[in-house]
Amino acid sequence: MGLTKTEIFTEEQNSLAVLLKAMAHPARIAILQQIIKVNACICGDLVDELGLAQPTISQHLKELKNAGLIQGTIEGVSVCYCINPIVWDQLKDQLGVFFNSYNPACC
Amino acid sequence: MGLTKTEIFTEEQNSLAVLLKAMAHPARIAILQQIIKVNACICGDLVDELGLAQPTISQHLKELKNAGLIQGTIEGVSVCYCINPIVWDQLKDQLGVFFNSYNPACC
DNA sequence: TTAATCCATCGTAATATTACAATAAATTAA
DNA sequence: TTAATTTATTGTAATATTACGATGGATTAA
Repeated sequence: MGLTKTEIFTEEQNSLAVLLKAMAHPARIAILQQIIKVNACICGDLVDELGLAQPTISQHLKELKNAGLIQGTIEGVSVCYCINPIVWDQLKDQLGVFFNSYNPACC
Repeated sequence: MGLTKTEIFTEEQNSLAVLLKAMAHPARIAILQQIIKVNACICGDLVDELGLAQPTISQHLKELKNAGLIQGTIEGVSVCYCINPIVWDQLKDQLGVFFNSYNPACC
């Protein structure tokens, strides 16, 4: 096995899981924080900032990009990675609804 | 490799990643939603509700419990799983801060 | 006690993830 | 053109995840 049974879950559950999974790694959290901090970021800076090899950073950036959380635009020799505001706000709202749907009562 | 370099990240980045990872699966999202919906839940109900085998549900419940998101109390023959309000609110606040730290400006 | 019920654990196969060296591709500088 | 710079891709080893059959442990019912 080792294969998530996507077909038995709702579209919403699957897409939320994809976005959360993209964020669920300390390196990718650090990357997002850094992009937010400098408000436009370049891969080389991340390699210096974090303690990971360049191919590893590039791979993490690719995963964040595939999930739609960030977008990259070529800027001469380097690439400028930024937050995708649409996806970011959608996820923020979706998580807000999710976390607020819990009303402590039992246990 | 295949081993996350935990030591190069902050405590906050690592713990947030652990909680997000616990949530980052459609089955576990569905489990949390179901627990919230019925406001106190039992594993057997989940096996009927979701389309996964009992050991698989049990394994997912264990991961949610290990992350601290839920807690289980024995209730006769069955086990009552509930949201852990402390961890839930902590994560909600942490995510709130994270998502609100982004101020759309560039790109 | 015996049977039934509920959940956890073990073992395992299939697949995914993480990290990095080596290398390629693309752009700019000389 | 050649060299330098920056990022992407490929290949690969180590480890983690997902799912489930089989089985075990604990509690309740007969």
